[in-house]
Amino acid sequence: MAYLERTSETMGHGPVAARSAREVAEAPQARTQRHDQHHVIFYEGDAAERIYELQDGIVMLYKLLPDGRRQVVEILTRGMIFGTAGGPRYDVSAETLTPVRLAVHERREVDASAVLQSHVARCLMAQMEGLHEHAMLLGRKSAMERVASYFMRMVPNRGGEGCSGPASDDCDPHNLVLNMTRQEIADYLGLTIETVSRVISELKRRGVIRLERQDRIHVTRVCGLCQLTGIH
Amino acid sequence: MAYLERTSETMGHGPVAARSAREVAEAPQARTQRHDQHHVIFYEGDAAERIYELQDGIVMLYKLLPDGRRQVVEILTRGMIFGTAGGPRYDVSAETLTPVRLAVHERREVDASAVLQSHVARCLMAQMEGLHEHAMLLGRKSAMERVASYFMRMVPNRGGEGCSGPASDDCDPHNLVLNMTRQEIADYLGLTIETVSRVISELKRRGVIRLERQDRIHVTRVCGLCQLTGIH
DNA sequence: CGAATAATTGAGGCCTATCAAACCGCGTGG
DNA sequence: CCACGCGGTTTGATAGGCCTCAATTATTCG
Repeated sequence: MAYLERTSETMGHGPVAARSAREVAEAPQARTQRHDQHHVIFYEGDAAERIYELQDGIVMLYKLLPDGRRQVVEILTRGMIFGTAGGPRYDVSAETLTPVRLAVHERREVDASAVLQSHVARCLMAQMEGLHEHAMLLGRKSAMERVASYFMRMVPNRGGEGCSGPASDDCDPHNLVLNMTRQEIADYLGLTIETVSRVISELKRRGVIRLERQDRIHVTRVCGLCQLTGIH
Repeated sequence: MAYLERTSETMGHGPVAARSAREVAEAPQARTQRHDQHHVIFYEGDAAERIYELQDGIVMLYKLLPDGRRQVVEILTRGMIFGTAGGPRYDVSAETLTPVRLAVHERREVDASAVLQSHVARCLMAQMEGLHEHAMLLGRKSAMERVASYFMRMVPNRGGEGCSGPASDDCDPHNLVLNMTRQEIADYLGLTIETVSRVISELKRRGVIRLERQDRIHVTRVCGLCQLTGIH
């Protein structure tokens, strides 16, 4: 595949100067990259030479089957890490959903730095929980539960323990911006575009949400939505 | 996130060269545990005080919904790590599928050791690829493709690049031991017990596999099975 | 303002879940 | 030794949820 050429180097400063292990360990210097919306950072199958930390914006990771089926496996937000690989090649493609700012580390730089590896370990431990949660969603939840869970993900202080309970049905309403098309949402939730659309319409009909715009949702009844996620 | 503060503590020991998994597993601090089959190592919600490395045997990680729906999110084999947590509590339950031998590390021990964190980082990077693959399976594959993928997982040197291709339909046959009940398989693949059973029967009917026993499968046509995974 | 793209809605069918019954392997005990 | 019971598995009949295909409507952008 000729993917490598396409990997755009917006900050093309050329090869990083060699440094001693000591310098790297004490002051790992990350390059910074910026990208527009809908930019592919790397493709599945590319040589895994860099690890990225998302400083700002949203990135999605996805996999494709030969017949075109797509699964979005992770939605990344500020502070999360991607581009990690067990082998020599990326197992997913990475694409921006918004303009982003990235910290970029060469793979060998990470391999040589205990600080970076420690940071990577902590991030991955946290992100792995998200993947577990998502497996539950994909394997065991209904379409309604998936969409409700997806929306609740974006409500701050969601459900956890501090959930005031199902008593008052309209705890403070909340606005959210999706930053994803229906197709991307569908590919994330393991559904079709039509099913996502139908579920959203049903939520409107029930008075749980209101659409300000196609990608801007006003949650009128947060608790009502939370009840639909399947976790209660 | 309070991860960063903790990172600094790890530097007390200075930069450390990468070591083999074997060395790390045998680090002086590591206790060893043994458990029988069907033993729960920890439950979802327990305080996350230890990190485990599987030295021998098979462990499954699963999550439950309040109504009893279960999703097995990971099947772990020798060398893999579990018990990592982003927060103070485990997000999954861990149960043995066979007798196991474990290396056990106290959480604070890992937080204080650059060597351990480096090892954890490497393992998690590899394991994350498995989770991505599984998300694709759960979100986008048919029941037949799921079961075929599940079986192929256990065939050594499976599919990768060295797949001899669809030409010869009976490349060397192979035996596999499931170590899982139909219920566990179903919960892993996001299906019901009945669907798993029906698919297995269909594979028998097509002459792709033969059942030596309920949990011992002889794959008569490896390539034929591989064709059914959806990755070709 | 109108074309192109994205989203919604509708009709129908398929795949998998559900409910139910039969089957099997296996250990127990009469 | 074999009937018995039990858990797990298989098979069958049916239903339902989501997908597919198609048409309509909404939104975006030149």
